[in-house]
Amino acid sequence: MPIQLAGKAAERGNSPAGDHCPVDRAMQLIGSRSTMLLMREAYYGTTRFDAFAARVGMTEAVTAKRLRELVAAGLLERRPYQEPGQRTRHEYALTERGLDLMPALFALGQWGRKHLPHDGTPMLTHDACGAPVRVELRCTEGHRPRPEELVITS
Amino acid sequence: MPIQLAGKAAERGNSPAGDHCPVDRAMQLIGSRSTMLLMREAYYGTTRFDAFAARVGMTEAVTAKRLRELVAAGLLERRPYQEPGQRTRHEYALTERGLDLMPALFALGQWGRKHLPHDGTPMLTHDACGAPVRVELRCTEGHRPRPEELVITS
DNA sequence: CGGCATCCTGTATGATACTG
DNA sequence: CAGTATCATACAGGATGCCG
Repeated sequence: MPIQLAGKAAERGNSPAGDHCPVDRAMQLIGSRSTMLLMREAYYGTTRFDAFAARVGMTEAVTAKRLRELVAAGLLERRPYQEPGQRTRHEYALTERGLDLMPALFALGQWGRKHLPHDGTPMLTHDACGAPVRVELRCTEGHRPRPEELVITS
Repeated sequence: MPIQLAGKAAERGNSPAGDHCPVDRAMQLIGSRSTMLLMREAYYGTTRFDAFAARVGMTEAVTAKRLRELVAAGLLERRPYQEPGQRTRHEYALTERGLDLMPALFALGQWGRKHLPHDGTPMLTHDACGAPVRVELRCTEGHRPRPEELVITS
């Protein structure tokens, strides 16, 4: 049974042909599968090139290209570091901009966990209270609006 | 300045090479730009083929293909309907599964709005109280964990 | 209006081999 | 370990034209 949002949306004007909405821009920049998986790994705590490539299961070529893009886009930062007695290495660390993407990625995972077949996969937990963490729509007054209560405003 | 999540993540085992995490599956199914934009339109209230194609600015061929995929994946439902005196038409209506994806798409838009250049774009509002709606991470106890308070558990 | 078929280009990704 | 280079395949998406 299909569901309708509050219908005020339909009254808005057309999107311009060349679509410049934030969703579109974001998808063009970071919307590839490999990019998303690399970000997932970054949230998991991965920082080194080899670990990214191995965990995501991508070739080094793709890994290198996407990591370069993510650094260029400011979601990751490439920093040299040196362990005592070792040669200089580089790590890829999350920036604030990269961290801000976490809800989007996590929301996607939340959807997949609910609607697609999957193996047992890790959950996010709030360490302070031990409760599971989810992504949700919430208005600044703290309410959780039902779909029918949402309106799109210009 | 880079940011680290709680480090317990790094202790987990490798992801299998063929990655079956929900994020990956979701990206493979609905991760294309055109798919996301079509879903955005569905949330805006668009239901007819022509409106989808025009608003997203895609060719009919791509629109048809993606809509077919979205129906097959259960995010949209294709239903015949008839206006008085008109021939039978079809509309594409959101299913619950499709509606569940809204936080993910909205979170992506929220990120884009904050971190990418964009024109003035519509906002989501909670009709009951008039307050703007955002996507956020929240634990089931109602807290909003800071990034350092998040741990990944198996 | 609501599509489908065909051709074409660009990108995403894998496989493999090589370098500092 | 951290990549680069090259080749090959698959899919995304635009352009165009046809159909009921």
